[in-house]
Formats: sequence, C-alpha cells, structure tokens
Amino acid sequence: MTGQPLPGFRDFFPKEHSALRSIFQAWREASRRSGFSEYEGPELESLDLYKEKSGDEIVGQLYHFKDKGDREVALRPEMTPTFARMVASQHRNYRKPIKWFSVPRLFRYERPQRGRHREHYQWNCDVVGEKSAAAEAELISTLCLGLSLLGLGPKDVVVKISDRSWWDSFLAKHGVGEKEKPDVLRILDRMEGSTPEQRKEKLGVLAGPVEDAWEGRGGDSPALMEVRKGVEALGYGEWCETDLRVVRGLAYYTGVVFEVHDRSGKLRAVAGGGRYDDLLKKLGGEDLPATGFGMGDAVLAELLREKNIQSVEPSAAEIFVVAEAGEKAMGLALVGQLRRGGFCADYDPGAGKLGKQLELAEAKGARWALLVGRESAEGKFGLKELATRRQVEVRWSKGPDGNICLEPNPGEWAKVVGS
RNA sequence: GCGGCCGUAGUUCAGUUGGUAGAACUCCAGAUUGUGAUUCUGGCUGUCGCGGGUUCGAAUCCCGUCGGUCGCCCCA
Repeated sequence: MTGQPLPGFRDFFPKEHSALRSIFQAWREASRRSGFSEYEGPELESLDLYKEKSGDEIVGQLYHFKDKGDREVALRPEMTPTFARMVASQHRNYRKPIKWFSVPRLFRYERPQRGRHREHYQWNCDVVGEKSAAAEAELISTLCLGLSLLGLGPKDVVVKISDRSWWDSFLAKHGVGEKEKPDVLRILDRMEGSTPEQRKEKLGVLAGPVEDAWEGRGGDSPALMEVRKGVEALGYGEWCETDLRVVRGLAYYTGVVFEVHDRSGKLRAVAGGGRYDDLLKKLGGEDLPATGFGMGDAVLAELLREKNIQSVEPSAAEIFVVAEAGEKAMGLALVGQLRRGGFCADYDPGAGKLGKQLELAEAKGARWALLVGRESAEGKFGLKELATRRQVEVRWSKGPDGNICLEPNPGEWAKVVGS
C-alpha cells in the first residue's frame, strides 16, 4: 500500500479542496467581471513546443516521456506556449483586444519547496492586440480584484511595477551589449536583499547608476507612468508601487513587468507578468502585442493561511432527514423530493437510533434535521435547528401530483424557528 | 545538484543511559428499541519509512536509501 501521492503532488481532501475551490471562484469571478473569457488547452503537449520557446535546457525541468505513438510529449509547465498557439491559429476570428483567461494545472519536474510543488494551478490572464498601457492596467486591476475577492487588500500585498524597456535603454546607455544583457538582467533580478558591497562586486561600474535607479533617481519611464495612471483610474492606485528592482528572469519580456508580493516580503512572488510583444511572432505566430500574468495557487494559499483567511467549508447537506425505524420509507421519499426540489438533503443510511442519526446530522454540518416519527401519520414532522436545538412542528400533506407539501416550506424555516 | 532538521497507531505526538511500544484525539460498537454538544464502558489498527551493520538484544547507535520539510543552486 502506498499511502502518499508522488513527491511534489498533492491530495486535496474535502477541506483543502474547498479552499482551492474558493480560490478558483475568486479568479474566475474577477476575470469575468473584467471582461475576460475562459479557455482551456491540452494538459499534454509536444515537447518541441517548449523547446522552441525556452531552449533545450528546459527539458530537464519538464515531466516528459514518449507516448505509445513514439511522440516526445510533456505535461505543460506553463500556459503561454499553448495560449500562443491557440491565438496564432484563430486570432482572426476574434476582435482585438483578445482578453482570455485560464486556470490550468501545470507541472514541473523540480525539487519541491515551500510554495512550490511539482504540480500547481495557475491563473493566467492575457491581453493580445493592445499596444497601449490600458492592457497592463486591465491585467493589474483584474489581478487586484481577484485578490480582494479572497479578502486580501493593499495592506497585505503590493503590486511592484517596473519596465524592461527602461532597463534596456539604461543598459545601452552604460555600454552593455545585447549579448551580455540577459546575464546582467538576471543578476539584477536577484539582487534584492543583497548588500551594496555585493552589488558593487557583481555589477562593477554599473553599481552606482543601478543604485541611483533603485532610489528613484534614474529618470522616468513613460510606459510605467501610463500604466500607473490607468490602474489608478480603475481604483487600484494604492495597491501599486514603482519598483525598478523587478526585472523578471525571463528573457522574453519587452516592456512593463510587474510582480505581486506580500507586504512582509517573506514569501515568493504571488504573481508575476508583463509585456511580451515579440513572443507570439517568435513562436511562429502572428506579430501581435501581448501582455499577461500568472498567479499560482500554492503561494497564494500560503498567504491566505498566514493572514488567517479561511474559506468556510460548505456543509455536505443543508437538510438531514432523521427517520424512526418504522418511517424509513417516508424519510426516503422526503429526501428524494427535497433533492429534486433543489435542496441539499442527506440521511443516515444505517438509520440507527434517533440520537445516532442526529449526531451524524451535526457531524455532516447540516443546519436542519427533519424528524420523521409516528406523528407523520397525523400530518406532522419535527423540525429542528441543529445548532440552537430549537424544535418546531411542520405540517405536511399530499399534493395533487402525489408530492409531499411542507408547510411551511424549507425556504421559510429560518423565519419560523426565529433565529 | 548541495546542506540543515525530521520519518513511531487514522491524526498529533511520547518513548528515559540500547532490553521485543504508549498517550490523547478520531473512528467503530454499546449503556433495556423517540431527540445529538458533557459522561461511562468496550474494541480496531503499527513489519517504530525501507535496507544493511554493530550488539546477547536496536524505535533508540552507525551507514545507505526513500520520503517529508527548510535553505541554497536553478527557474516560473
């Protein structure tokens, strides 16, 4: 018996799954309210799709294998290549800007760590075909809306906004060639938390100007200002900060980039994204401007836990029918009818003593217990609110269609019991 | 790929200088067949992560391995 999932994979028991669902719900709700449409692609893609974008080194980090048709395939590590392919093939059928989102489950073969497993869900939002800063503003405000639906606010998280193109001209001005650029950007990407001495050692003559830039003396980025203006107008100005230290490791970003961090700075980035105007073309598609972000469930869940924001576990049943031994048939008839009527109804299949049934009702989290006893012959059931232990009587009668009519009906129970 | 800590019942853990394993909670069943938060009684489960070594004897010491966790490396 193997009692554990594979390394880096997670089981979601009802409680954890409930927390996961509430995250999904916030993501989807924020996306739809913001005018994004949901799409989905295959979990399994050809290995080449990822090699094209990231080079052969990526292969070591993928779950990949040969299928029975001898194709090299990989579980998707990210959504962007799939998204790019889908957009490239059909974009003429959609008015621009295309605003799509997805909540894919992604896989990476790497060492599991805090907030990073071998499998996770990631909220992806992308805008294609919009060159202006409005695209970034849309994405950032959608992202903030999503976080706020989960109970997080600007006191908990911060959207750090930066600009790759600003860094491009900065590096050009200081004589960094195209070839060294990626390396320098990578160094900058993880300079946070380093001491001025360490920076000096790694950056050499660049250390001074970089220091200035970080302190806000590096001059303005028009694109970044535009984005901030847009986000501000949409009502999320206080969530954002300009922070040129954010450069993002990925090579393909071309413009404004951003990351969401918890205010305490303890956790990994909750989300990250930016403009990738050349990527769609590079992946063999059309030359379309694009911006997007991704937000994983793992770090987010950790942040929610840290902030003590817990989703309420919905009970498995709203109404629990408790029947005396001689009234089982009536009990089942009620259960079936309540279910058809749109209520969540459950009962004790073992149907032991009433006390046991009530215990089960409470353990299952039901709000009401409908007690079917010998009074049912006189047209009466007991109705009990489990939490308050208050009990009243409800009347029932057979309707013309043979259905059991409850008086009052379940929608009015809360009023009748008076809690 | 590298390093720290950890791995004992379903769960959380205890286990003293090495002497063949315990508690709490959960779960199941009951306290004379109509009402559950307390109480009482009884019951279940462990190859003490796995493999090897030292020893008369290992949950305990040593090595390896797998898994977990945290931090690096790398990277979304």
